[in-house]
Amino acid sequence: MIGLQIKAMKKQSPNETGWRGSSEVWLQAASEILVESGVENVKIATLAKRLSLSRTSFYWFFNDREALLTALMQRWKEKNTGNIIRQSEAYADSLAEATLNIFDCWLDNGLFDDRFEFAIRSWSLQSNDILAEVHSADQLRLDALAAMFKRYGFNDVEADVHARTIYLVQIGYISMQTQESLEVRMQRIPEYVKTFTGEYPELHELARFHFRHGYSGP
Amino acid sequence: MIGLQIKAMKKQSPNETGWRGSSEVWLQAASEILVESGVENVKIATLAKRLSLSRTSFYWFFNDREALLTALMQRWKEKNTGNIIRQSEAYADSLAEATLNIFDCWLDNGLFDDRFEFAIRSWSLQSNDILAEVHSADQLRLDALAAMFKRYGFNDVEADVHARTIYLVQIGYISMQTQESLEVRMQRIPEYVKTFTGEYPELHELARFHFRHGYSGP
DNA sequence: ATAATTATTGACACTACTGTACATTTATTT
DNA sequence: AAATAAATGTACAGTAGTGTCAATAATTAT
Repeated sequence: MIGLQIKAMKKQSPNETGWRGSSEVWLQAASEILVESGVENVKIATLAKRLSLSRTSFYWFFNDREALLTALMQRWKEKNTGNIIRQSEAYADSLAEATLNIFDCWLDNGLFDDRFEFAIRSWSLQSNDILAEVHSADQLRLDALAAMFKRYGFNDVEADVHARTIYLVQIGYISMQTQESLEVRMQRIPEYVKTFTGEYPELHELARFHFRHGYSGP
Repeated sequence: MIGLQIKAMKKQSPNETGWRGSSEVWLQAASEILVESGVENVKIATLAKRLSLSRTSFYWFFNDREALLTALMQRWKEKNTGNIIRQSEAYADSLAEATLNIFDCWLDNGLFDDRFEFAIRSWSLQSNDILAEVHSADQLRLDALAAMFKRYGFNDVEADVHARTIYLVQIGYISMQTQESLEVRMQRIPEYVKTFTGEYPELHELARFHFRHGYSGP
């Protein structure tokens, strides 16, 4: 009985140990605040309050606030850019399907975290180090997308502009911080595919896309 | 001789008076800092230093920091949204030309200040009031653009998606904070027009566009 | 030239953070 | 159950910002 309880507690906390704090816990809280209200609100006092931990306890896990922010940046790099590139290289029978593979990122928070993305980009206004990271990520992503269009016969300028269009529309969306239902977003998908590639997706391609995202609309 | 000097001083300062400070001067400095490094760096001490004025002198013109930020917000509203709407309603012989009219905003800082735009959007992560203003501006702009596409025979969904594409690509650009030469940007223009509207611009339309922006390339 | 108005200033009090030192408590290992 | 390692908390010092006030100076009006 006691054993069971201990196991349950273990599962609740992200720690494997019985300690309440850990660098992961602080990092997670920091990440939440970052996304909700920007870096300047990632304050150790606020995190401590949220975690019901002592403020100074933070310093056992991180040297200082700066170290926490660095870890946060690292987290973003690992997640968002990698998946766009992977999706741009995924198997596809047509350009429309390849485009839908990219769209997966925008609909699946596990592949691409748009609020995190926005928070990082806002941060980049204040810090040249962050700005450099953002620029480097943009370049990697745009290159991967342009390569995709080239595989479907686009020339350099066409591939560049189409890569930019598909990417920037999404970055723009993120910057708008809109919250729209899956249905509303799904209704625009075919038209976006047409605009970005020149061709509408096939019905079966669309059906596969809907299925992946648990959408059962028209 | 003395009279001349006084006149010269008058011209230098945005004030008509002989005083060094004024609400405009503080607002201008605030606007510069906002654009360079974000709201959280709009600090009265920093502005004072930049203006070579005492920090406390600020309080003669504004009740508090909050009042300054409100004025800053007001400034943005007046500038950026108005001009997009105006450009969307400008005379055009074709959809391609209408699109180029919109592009004027992205190339002419007098019509649309992209760094200001980015700073405001970053700010909106920290403040729900600002977010509401941004959302309202986005809506107005998107509506104006959709209306433009409808005038050229697009149906509702098509106009909506095309309005979003043309607008969001630009918002995305702003979010990338890239600094590219006029030449590099001009080279992509025809391809963008094609992507956004389905048709390349006529040579004379492009020539007119180049002329407006002082570009004398190929 | 002088009074009235408008602007500018330094000294002060206050608040909200960051980070350090050290004692204490809690978990893990032996 | 003792020893050790990990984590926490209290108290303190420092810094950077906001905003108030009364004194003073510069400008403008009479």
